[in-house]
Amino acid sequence: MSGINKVILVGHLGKDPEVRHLDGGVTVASFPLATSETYNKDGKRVEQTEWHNIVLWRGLAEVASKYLQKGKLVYIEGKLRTRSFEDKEKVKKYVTEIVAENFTMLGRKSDFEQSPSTTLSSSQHTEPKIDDEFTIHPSDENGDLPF
Amino acid sequence: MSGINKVILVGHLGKDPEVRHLDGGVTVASFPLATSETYNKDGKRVEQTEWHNIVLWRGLAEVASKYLQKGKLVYIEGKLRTRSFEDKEKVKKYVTEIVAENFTMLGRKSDFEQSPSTTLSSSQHTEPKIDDEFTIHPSDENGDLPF
Amino acid sequence: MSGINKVILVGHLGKDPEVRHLDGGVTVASFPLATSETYNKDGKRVEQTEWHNIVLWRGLAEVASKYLQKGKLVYIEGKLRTRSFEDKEKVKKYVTEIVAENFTMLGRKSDFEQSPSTTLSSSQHTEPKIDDEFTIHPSDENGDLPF
Amino acid sequence: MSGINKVILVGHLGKDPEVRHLDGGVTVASFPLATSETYNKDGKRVEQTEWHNIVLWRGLAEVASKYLQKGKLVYIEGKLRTRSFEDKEKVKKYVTEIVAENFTMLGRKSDFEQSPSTTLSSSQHTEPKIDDEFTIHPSDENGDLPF
DNA sequence: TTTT
DNA sequence: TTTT
Repeated sequence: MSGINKVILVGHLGKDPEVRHLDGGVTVASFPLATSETYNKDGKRVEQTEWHNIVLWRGLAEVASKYLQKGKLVYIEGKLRTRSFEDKEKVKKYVTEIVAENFTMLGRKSDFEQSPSTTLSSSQHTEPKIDDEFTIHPSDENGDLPF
Repeated sequence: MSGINKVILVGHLGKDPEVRHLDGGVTVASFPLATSETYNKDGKRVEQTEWHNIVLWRGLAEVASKYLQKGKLVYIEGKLRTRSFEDKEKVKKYVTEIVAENFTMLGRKSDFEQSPSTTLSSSQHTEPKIDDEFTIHPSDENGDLPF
Repeated sequence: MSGINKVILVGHLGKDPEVRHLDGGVTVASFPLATSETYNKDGKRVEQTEWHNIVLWRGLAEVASKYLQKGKLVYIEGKLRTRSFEDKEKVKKYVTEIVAENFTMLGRKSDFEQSPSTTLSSSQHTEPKIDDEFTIHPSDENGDLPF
Repeated sequence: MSGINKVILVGHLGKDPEVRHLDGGVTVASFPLATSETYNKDGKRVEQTEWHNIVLWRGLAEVASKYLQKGKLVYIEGKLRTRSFEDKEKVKKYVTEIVAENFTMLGRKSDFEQSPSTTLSSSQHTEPKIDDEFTIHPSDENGDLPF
């Protein structure tokens, strides 16, 4: 049966997006995103940071690589996906990622100098242009990702 | 800085909740949840299922263990948390879980015979009673979970 | 600056979808959706129902009119929009609606006899077919709706 | 049956919060929130702003009145509620509001000088303190609001 | 006007 | 390991 698998994050990029071009010309970008939570433990302020593996495909990857950098604040919507892979010692490992479906840059305009403030979506039509609405359409999000 | 770390799932339990009582009397429940997505590939219908590790603490764990069973359809809201642990061979491993903050049972009443249809929350006050609003208050969600 | 405007509902249709064809051939569907909440007041079980005006455009409207009926349980994702209009006495009024961006039918298969269980989206490509993934692409969601 | 009624907004306050103290000592705060969306129409950049009526109760109202001001960027999670009321001419009118369940201040620290960056929730325990985790517990969100 |  |  159908179900819902939705993730909503607001956090800062831990690194610049890393871009790869797969065989067949598909672009994939990925970066770590930090979401922090502050709470009080025994009278002391404690900050707990959670790191998320964000993956973006095709047009969305291209826009991300252009406009997102380490430190930027971003809203990301996507879905959870757990993949298995073999490390260098041929040991099977699992990693859970957030496959982004759209993102919106938050924070002050000056933080995104070259870009308009806008929402980027993985499922729309026009090609990205500077100073325009970025609307992207990836047709295949099921390719294998070699990392 | 603060951030948002939110997960919204609707899916079916793959197993009955597994309940543990930690030292100090804290109750923890966990179960796998499946969210399925159906799409069309080369004219053929393909179903892709994603499995999520759901973890519930304290009162929420107790209500879950009472009312949720394998196969039930449930709405779950929570946050992502990636933990490291050592397996039997002392190899460090990582697992990403969804720490539930509240859940709502979906589907028909007969699917939850002994229970009222209701939303369960990890941050409210009264103790759960049958045929009543289930409102739970966990005071510590930062305990270590030995599994 | 950019922002986020997102609504997530799970509820039952209060009526069959009402479909309109605007000048220019645009299809619009709408229906009321009930989300109920049960709580305890002075020892008595109280149910509070909230009614939402759901609006769907173009392909999404067409799929909704085909597969959704009064009483069905559905997950809806969309955005809030408040419109003004004049009633018969020429008094200006406001109404807040949820413009659906995608929906997923929940509940048992038999509840959606003629349809596969699937997610319908307002921003994808193929045309809807029975027993296929329903993927819709509306290009204009800013038309005026005369009701 | 149970349902889900959830709203997620990221936007800027249009005004400072307006605070009222109801009979019985209940505090209510409200403010308009703008969420803007930018899209391209006929080659021109168009910005569309949606205004939302945000309502906060009790402790959450008090924290909001202390830390939120006109222009601030905030993440708000809540639920939709449509109320009827009579205007001065005794005409029955309807208004749809977002009853906040928690909020998180976004943007740079300097935007919230006197406050720590943190998430405020309508369903937790400790009283708000400066430089502490703000956790609030309202026990009644069903009071009538005279505005 | 839904559902349990 | 769920569900359809």
